[in-house]
Amino acid sequence: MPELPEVETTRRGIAPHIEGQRVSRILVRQPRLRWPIPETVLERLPPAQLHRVRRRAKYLLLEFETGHLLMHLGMSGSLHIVDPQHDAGKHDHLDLVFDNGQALRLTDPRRFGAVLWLGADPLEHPLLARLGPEPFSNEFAGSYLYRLSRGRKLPVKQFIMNQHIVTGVGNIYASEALFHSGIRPTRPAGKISAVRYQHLADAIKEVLAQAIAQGGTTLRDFVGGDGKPGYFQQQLHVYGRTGLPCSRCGHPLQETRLGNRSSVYCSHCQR
DNA sequence: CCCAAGACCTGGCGGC
DNA sequence: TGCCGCCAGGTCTTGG
Repeated sequence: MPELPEVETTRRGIAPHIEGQRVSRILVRQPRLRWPIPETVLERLPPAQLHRVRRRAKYLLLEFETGHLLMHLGMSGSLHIVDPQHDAGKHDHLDLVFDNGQALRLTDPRRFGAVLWLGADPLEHPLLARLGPEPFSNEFAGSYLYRLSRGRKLPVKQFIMNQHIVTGVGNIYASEALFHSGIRPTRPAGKISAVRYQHLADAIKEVLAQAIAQGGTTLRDFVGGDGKPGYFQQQLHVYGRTGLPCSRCGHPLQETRLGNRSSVYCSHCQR
């Protein structure tokens, strides 16, 4: 579910319900996520006021007066505002219960997500310190991609999915941005011209912005923190469309595997 | 540093 | 129905 647009949609959905509220209690039903939820979360958090919910890359940072709670949704995680009395399901691993009677509930069937306590300077944590620029920042541009890609042989799709190069781009939006910029996902990153990287950077910004505007992409049962589904799925041109005709030229879309991820593209429009 | 492969998990689906 | 293999939105770790 969660690439940058889904994480941002989640952030916008949950923030109004919990910003300014005080956590009164934490319920950990299943601590075994990607890493065990540390005891310090239980010890340090309640009672603490949540100032705001931020996002860096695909991470959410809950900024408390006492430090920062980092959350990552992995492949299958989601966050919802619930009545804490509401029965927890099998994959509801964590509740942050707030004074206003609502709870933030983390659901994550595959448990690739993470919940960590970061303390005072979250951006210096090893998981965040070396991340690439946010895609909507000025630093992220075609010239930046061009410069960092010189001499690199790996396929451009894997290059732009590397969070140390640019953050927030996952399998769906990498596939879509490459389609919109006419670049074949298998092309070695170091063999793409500066002008084509400008098109690619623009396409990444555009596809992510459009997806956020639509509330993300709904796959399986993803809904944002406000319970509304995402509608970007209706605008996918290649992802999940192997064998269907290209929306631009009509040729059947091809599929290959890169870095063990399925990669769909049009062999006619993407070179 | 660069890159490929493996690892971590559960659930849904198609095929037999 | 049941079992089996494969697939799924991520990313850290390991090893060459």
